[in-house]
Amino acid sequence: MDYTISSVDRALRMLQALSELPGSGVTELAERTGCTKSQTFRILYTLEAQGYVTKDADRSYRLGFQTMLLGDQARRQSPLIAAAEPHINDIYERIRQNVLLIVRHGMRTACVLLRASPDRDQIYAEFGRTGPLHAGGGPKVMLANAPCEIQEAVLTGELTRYTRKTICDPDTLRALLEKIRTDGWHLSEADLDDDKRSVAAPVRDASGEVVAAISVTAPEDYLQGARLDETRDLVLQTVERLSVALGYRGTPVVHA
Amino acid sequence: MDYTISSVDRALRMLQALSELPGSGVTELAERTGCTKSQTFRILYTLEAQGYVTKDADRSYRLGFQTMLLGDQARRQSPLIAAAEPHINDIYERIRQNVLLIVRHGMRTACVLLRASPDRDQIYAEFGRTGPLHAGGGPKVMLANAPCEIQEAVLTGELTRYTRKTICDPDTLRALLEKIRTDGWHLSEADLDDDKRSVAAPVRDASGEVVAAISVTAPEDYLQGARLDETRDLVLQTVERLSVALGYRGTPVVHA
DNA sequence: CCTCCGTTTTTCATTGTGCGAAACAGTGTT
DNA sequence: AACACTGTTTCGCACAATGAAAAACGGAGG
Repeated sequence: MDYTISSVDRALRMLQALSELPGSGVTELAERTGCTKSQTFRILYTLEAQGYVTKDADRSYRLGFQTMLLGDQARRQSPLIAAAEPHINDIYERIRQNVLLIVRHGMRTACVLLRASPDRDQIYAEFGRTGPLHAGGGPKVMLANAPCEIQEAVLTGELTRYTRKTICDPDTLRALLEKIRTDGWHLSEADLDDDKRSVAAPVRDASGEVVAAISVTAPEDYLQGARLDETRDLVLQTVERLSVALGYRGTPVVHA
Repeated sequence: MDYTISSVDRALRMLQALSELPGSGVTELAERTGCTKSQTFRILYTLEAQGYVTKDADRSYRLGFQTMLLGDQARRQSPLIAAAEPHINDIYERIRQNVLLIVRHGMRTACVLLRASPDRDQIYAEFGRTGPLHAGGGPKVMLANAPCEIQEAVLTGELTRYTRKTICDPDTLRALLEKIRTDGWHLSEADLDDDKRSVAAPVRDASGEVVAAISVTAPEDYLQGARLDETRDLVLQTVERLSVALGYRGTPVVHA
């Protein structure tokens, strides 16, 4: 049964639209969301009254401070993030490369925790940004362990090319996902960011389900030979410990 | 005229309630928000469908990743934060003490940007947390420059005591606010955190309205003598530069 | 300064959506 | 096994939300 309250649903989509098109006005947002102008106006009015959106002098709208504060609360409330933070810091202190905690959010990945390398190497992932499921170390680990419907949807959908090495062939990708599930870790090579490699492994919770991935993303010449092995071992030890901290008892759930 | 959509309004209050009472269930949230159980259930259902809230195995609700991601977008969209970040970093690099950017949000303050001192001294403010308007350096600067109705509401409302030195007398506070407006800066002494002082000054935007405060919060023995003067000058220079960057043309708006 | 055009705000009658109340189905507690 | 408690489901009614269209506003250009 569907208990969705349509006006609330629209309001949430409005926030989403606003996060993608900041600085737009009533008409533009109405078109974007498919709401009528009256609906749009009233939704924005309601959101503004509580500070979730802000109206500029030129009547363009942006997300407001309330949205930001709520987001910060959400971050604090996440048991996953709280549990992962020290582990992510540990890895970072040892190798001083980009360390990411990634979750799947619908058909995208989101980086929910990031310790960035000080050289500020440009990497695709950014704090709180979403990315694809089919490219990158963490993303492919999440995809390999996602419910079958999600995997199928991605494999049959468009596989956007990010670099020369992005895997855009469904069959190759399908085989790789199988390998990732078997190996329990994955090394991705410049398929999302040029000249970058990622070592990633899955984090499981008490139910055995994969809830996140930890990934170390570094220049290609760093993740090689002995350092690659060390990094892989470090990541594997860490996901193991973190999973246990989340209540995992060694009974993985495997999809597809 | 009031164009509020009541169901959307309730949904937003639900998110707010959830940020205050994470891990509660339908009944508890219904009581907290004053919504009926059906309303509460349906609102949570709608919020969950889009990932704004998450239902745990024990049917308790928490804010979800979508809320977090939206909050991160909101932070990126804020021209104030974007403009302030380098300035806050500058101050931090020079003095290595807590540097805060504070805004007023209704009857509270919120810390929207924070460079914390590495000694991890416990201070009241935390990233994305709200605080009172009548105690603390940044907060009092915001209160002094808030619309009269807000000032009156705070002065006639309860002035919570945080430390021995918190100013709880309305008349003393009123006089101090007047002084803060005249001086254009403020030194608060252990009225929110024991053994801590704050030097704070207001940031204005193109309209001349005070939109934020920059505050340096440090141990009492740091903010003394010559160092106090230096810090005050540094903060004053910085708010001046930031205000100009925001379009301020030297025409302050003064309330009360 | 005035005019025009696009956008936002307001109004109002109609209708379909969201609502309350109460029954039902789980969960775990005594 | 019975209970107490929370969460889920149903249903008809009322009024909140809606669409359409008019009014007000504001900025651009002459």
